[in-house]
Amino acid sequence: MIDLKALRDDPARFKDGARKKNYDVDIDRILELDTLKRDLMTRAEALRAQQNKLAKESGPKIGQLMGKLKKAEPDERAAIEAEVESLKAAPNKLKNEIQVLNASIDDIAPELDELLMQVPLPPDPDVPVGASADDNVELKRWAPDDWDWNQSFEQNKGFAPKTHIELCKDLGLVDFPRAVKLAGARSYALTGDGMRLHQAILRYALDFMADKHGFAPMSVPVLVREEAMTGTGFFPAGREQAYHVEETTRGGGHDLYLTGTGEVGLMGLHQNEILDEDQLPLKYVTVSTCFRREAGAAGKDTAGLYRIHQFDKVEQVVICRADEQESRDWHKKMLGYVQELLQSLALPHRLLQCCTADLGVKNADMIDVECWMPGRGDTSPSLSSASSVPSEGGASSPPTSNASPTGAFGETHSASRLYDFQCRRLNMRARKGGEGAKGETTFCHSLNNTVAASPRLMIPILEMHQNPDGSVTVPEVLRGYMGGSESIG
RNA sequence: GGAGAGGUGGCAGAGCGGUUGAAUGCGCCGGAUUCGAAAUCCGGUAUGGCGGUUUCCGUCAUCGGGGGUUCGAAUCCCCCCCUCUCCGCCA
Repeated sequence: MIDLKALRDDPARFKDGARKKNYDVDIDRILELDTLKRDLMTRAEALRAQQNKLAKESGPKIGQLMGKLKKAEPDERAAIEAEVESLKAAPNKLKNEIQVLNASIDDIAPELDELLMQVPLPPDPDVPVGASADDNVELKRWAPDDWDWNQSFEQNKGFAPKTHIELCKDLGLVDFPRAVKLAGARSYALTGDGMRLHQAILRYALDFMADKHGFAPMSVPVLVREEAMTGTGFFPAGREQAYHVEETTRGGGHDLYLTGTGEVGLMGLHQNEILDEDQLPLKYVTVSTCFRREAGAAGKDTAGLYRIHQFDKVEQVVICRADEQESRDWHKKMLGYVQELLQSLALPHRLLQCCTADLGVKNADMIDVECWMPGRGDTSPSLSSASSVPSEGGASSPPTSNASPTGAFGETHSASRLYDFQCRRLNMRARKGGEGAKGETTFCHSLNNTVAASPRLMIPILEMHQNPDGSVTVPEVLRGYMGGSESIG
């Protein structure tokens, strides 16, 4: 939610922001409704003030008269009743006028609220303006010393890579067919070392943030109320992405939603709270199962572990003081942690500055991290087919052509800077001394970033660390979480 | 799942149709007293919206949330949410 006052003061800024983000919101209509609503409110309140004043004067009199009426002789009753009616007349008239005004307010309020929810947070001025994700800008790349970006996987490593799908099949890490039988498309079952690797990644990432960077480890609900989805900014725009759990037997108001990220649970924790400014920033890390309907992604990345309905994610969230510089500093730090983590896993990756069109409603700035995935991208004739090792099963590639994929970047992380957009919706404020203290409250700033999403992160780990013999070397930092195993297969 | 009790200011806790935004106590802040402290006494002590002559003033709303009855609602009615107790079930 944006600040309505800010919108009144500088509508051009919000119009410009919406345009850059490709959002179509009628801001002039908002201003029109807002003016109208305030005018109606002012008038209704003035009448209400009169009514309150009258009630204080005539109220006790009516009370006395009503008492009198009970004990009154029949011949006195008519006079008393008439007096009561005359006392009621003025406030009654006011009441009717107020009701008319309130009805008008009720008429326009829903439209205003709905429109207001749709106004995106303007992107920061330093975010590149773009029309689509194609206009995102690469900021930097990192790769281990033995990786040359100008060469293919095969040239770098001396053998043609298998895709993670082939590796999973050959090494018995994932059972796709049975999972699909049980749960439908985009499902998977992790088996054996696949499950171990998955858990190792999650636990390593959690410990990395908690022990090394002082984030408080949390476990939070993944089944939440609509309020939490709206508050965190995932509703109404992303409603079709979320699984809706109907509680038919309990009746209305009980329905719940499965969260698509731990961010919802972490941010929702402090909904409607006044935090102690001195206790900020709050730094949380959680590991949670994430549920996504992937509506609108039909036909995209249908095979493998890339785009799935259910996965686990270690997520970091920071709630800090409402200070732009502090927000910007945290954004950098949170990205830094991820780079450090990916370096420790020896995964080549790049930082991608998302352009305005790719930001979504709630972000002022968003930087994605993409890992190199040798098994993605177009398949092209193998550059040196002679040296390629045939897969043991032989089912991974057509026997007649030695095609191997070119490799491509695949998104593994996304770091968002939201300023007070989310905290405004969540009604999360801060002041010195917290809840009981005095003084001004301000909406906090919030930021979030992936630490590790698995199984997706298993893709670059498996593909980058595969060996000519079909085995996969386990990155050193994960070995302690896999009973010391140095390799899979 | 069944039965019952209850949600009031930072906390405890009254009020259960009429100058009640809310008694009283605790806490907190300021002052007096004191060499200082304790004790005591005095005063203050919610949030949000709107407007203004914008360190302040006016006004409206808020007693779990929403709706209703009424000239008037913390108080009566309806729906919802939450908490507690007992029973049942259960990892």
